[in-house]
Amino acid sequence: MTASAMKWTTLQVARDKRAKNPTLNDVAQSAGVSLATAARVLRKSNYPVDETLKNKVEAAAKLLGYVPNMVARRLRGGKQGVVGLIVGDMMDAHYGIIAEAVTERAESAHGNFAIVCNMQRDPLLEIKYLHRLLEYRVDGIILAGGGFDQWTHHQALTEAIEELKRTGTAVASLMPRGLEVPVFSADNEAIGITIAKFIVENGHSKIGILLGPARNEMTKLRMQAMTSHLSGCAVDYAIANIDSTAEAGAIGAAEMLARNPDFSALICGSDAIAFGAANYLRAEGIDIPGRISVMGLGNTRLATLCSPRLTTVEMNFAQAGNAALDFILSQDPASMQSPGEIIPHSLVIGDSFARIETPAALRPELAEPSRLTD
Amino acid sequence: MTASAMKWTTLQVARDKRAKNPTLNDVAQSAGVSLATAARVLRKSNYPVDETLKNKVEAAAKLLGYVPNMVARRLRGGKQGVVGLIVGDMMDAHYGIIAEAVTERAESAHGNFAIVCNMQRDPLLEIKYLHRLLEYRVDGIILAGGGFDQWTHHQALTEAIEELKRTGTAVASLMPRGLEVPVFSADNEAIGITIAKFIVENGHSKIGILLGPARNEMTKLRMQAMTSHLSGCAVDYAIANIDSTAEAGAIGAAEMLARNPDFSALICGSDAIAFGAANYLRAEGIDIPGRISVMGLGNTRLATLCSPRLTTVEMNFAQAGNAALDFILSQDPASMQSPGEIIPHSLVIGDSFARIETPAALRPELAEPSRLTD
DNA sequence: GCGAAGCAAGATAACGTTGTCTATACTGTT
DNA sequence: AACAGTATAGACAACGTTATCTTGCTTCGC
Repeated sequence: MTASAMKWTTLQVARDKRAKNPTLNDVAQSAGVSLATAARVLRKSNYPVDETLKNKVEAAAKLLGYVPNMVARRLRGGKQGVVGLIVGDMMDAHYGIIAEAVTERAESAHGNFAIVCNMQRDPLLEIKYLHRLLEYRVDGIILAGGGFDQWTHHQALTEAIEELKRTGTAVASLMPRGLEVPVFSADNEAIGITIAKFIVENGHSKIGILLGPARNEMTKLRMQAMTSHLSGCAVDYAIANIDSTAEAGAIGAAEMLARNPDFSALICGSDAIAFGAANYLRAEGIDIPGRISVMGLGNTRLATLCSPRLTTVEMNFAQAGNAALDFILSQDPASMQSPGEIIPHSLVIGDSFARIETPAALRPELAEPSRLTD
Repeated sequence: MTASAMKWTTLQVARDKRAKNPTLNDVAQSAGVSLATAARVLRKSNYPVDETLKNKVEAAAKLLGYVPNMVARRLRGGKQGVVGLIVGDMMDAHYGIIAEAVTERAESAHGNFAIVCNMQRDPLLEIKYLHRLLEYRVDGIILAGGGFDQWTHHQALTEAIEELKRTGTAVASLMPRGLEVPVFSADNEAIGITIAKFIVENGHSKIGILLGPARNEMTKLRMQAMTSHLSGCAVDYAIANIDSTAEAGAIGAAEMLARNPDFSALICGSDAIAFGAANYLRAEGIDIPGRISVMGLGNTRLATLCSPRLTTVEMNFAQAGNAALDFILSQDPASMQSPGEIIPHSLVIGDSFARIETPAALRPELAEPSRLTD
């Protein structure tokens, strides 16, 4: 008999003796007690059960290999703590951080799991997933799909959200989306100002800015705050909105350099952009940060992989995701409202950014050290 | 009234008029038909229903905003096509490819979703997730958690798998795990040979090899085949087993260079290792591929992000994941066996690898062009 | 020693579906 | 015109739980 034949045989056997999972009723009968008693024992209810019966039930459950059926439990009654998480793009480290944090916390803190839905940057797919999650009657949904094209089909999105909320599904968002749901997010305007201040206070007066798509709400908020602050300082800056990818970052850096050859700092709207830009600049033989300082945003894995390591901004998306999850799962029906929560951000100092000395006349007053956290 | 106050008011209203989701019974009553008829219409059964009633039911469903309850449907009867996917490390591009492919196909081809469970390289967490997925009575589970420490708690893992199979849950693996489940995977021995052949046929005779942990089954298979082939050729090689990360790759490259200063090709067990190694070598001023050729494995995002772009091996994990998913969801109970499937791999030519000219005496015969795919 | 009170175990009704079984009305045939 | 045969609608049980209600028994106070 060949090893292969043996394997098939084993599988055959496994199939033939297929037995349905034992039910609570089976356990009760096997233990010689009523269904209710078995349920009380195995559900760890605080309803008192005689110790003898309790032991019998537990023995029977173990013997039969009883595994509670969450589907039935769920149909019957209360929330089991299943949440849906819709992310914009699984392969993007930005969302990866969120997915990892939320699934981890769902597991460890709430003993459950989050259903991760990858909307692949497609607004229609986001809506499709919302409907599907509604069909499965999840207890709550975390929207982490903002960050790009978020106004197409916005009406349909709003309606889907309303339907969910109306029927008792808690919804929260990790990005400002223009929806009537609590938002757990960093303060994007403050981030813009933090970055602008940091650049200016370090003496840079000619600045290139490569941001993500302008139709993205977060980008817009950051950009407005950033430019508004920069305009108040004696600095030149040029802005371009590009895709938030390394490839686009490289091209953007090249164009920025061609049009604006003497900028000394490059602000990037994401670590991906910064990574691509830094790669391009390095390949051109430009010293980072000696000749040009580069800043990323997000403190993703790319910030570490980049050489030199990126100076960037940590937005604590993991923390935001956890806060949203706790909000959703701690729902007592009485307090469905939450104003959301502003998660603090912080500068992460890498090796891609250097202070530059400028004539005192151009330098803004540095009365106090820059605040690294807002 | 401030904008903020308005917002709270709106939420308040939404909470107060909270209405349970309408049930099929509600629809039936509203349409003035029986429950069974409503079910037949909305389930698109092939049981004939009068056109008038059909329209009435559909109108009522639309009016009430009926959304079918998958939990009930699932409890009642058949499979709904929910699969669990256990990945080793969500943030690792390697598993990201799998997660993205499987969730995408579950959505588009099967109209459903995969529950992605991130085991975080922890064998115990893998088992925990298996139990939880069993509790939720998923229709099938895809194991994509191999690739590192896979022998600790192997007994418990085997038992969990057996229990799943016994109760009718289809299980498949994307890596050889030493389990009695069908494996959908590239042929790791063939990969080892493909790489070894490629290196030798391109004239390299001093070779450094940085592989992942030796306790990993896939690594072991590749390594054995690779070294067995290399030993047959007139080449020198040195092997080190390190963690499969960019950081370890950088350190590994440094040590390899220190001990073995004249190797001309560096074979890496993953793109992450290759990325770190290439970064280190470049920083040391070593020309890639002029002085040293570097090869990755996996064709992940890192291969593209690396400069120069990595020459690597595509293992088609996405294809493997899809095959596993189709196997699981196409289950008619009669054919629960499958021997699994070998997914073809292929060389991906980047810019990190160069041919080297060696004395004819040392060169093996190149009677036929190298086969790029196995 | 008897009624009230308490306590633990069992019976039962949902939860929202779907498959099967039954009932009814209508068609067609001799 | 009566009967078989075929449509189509409705009734109902079951999926595996849990919460509530009922029941039977013990115990306590007077």
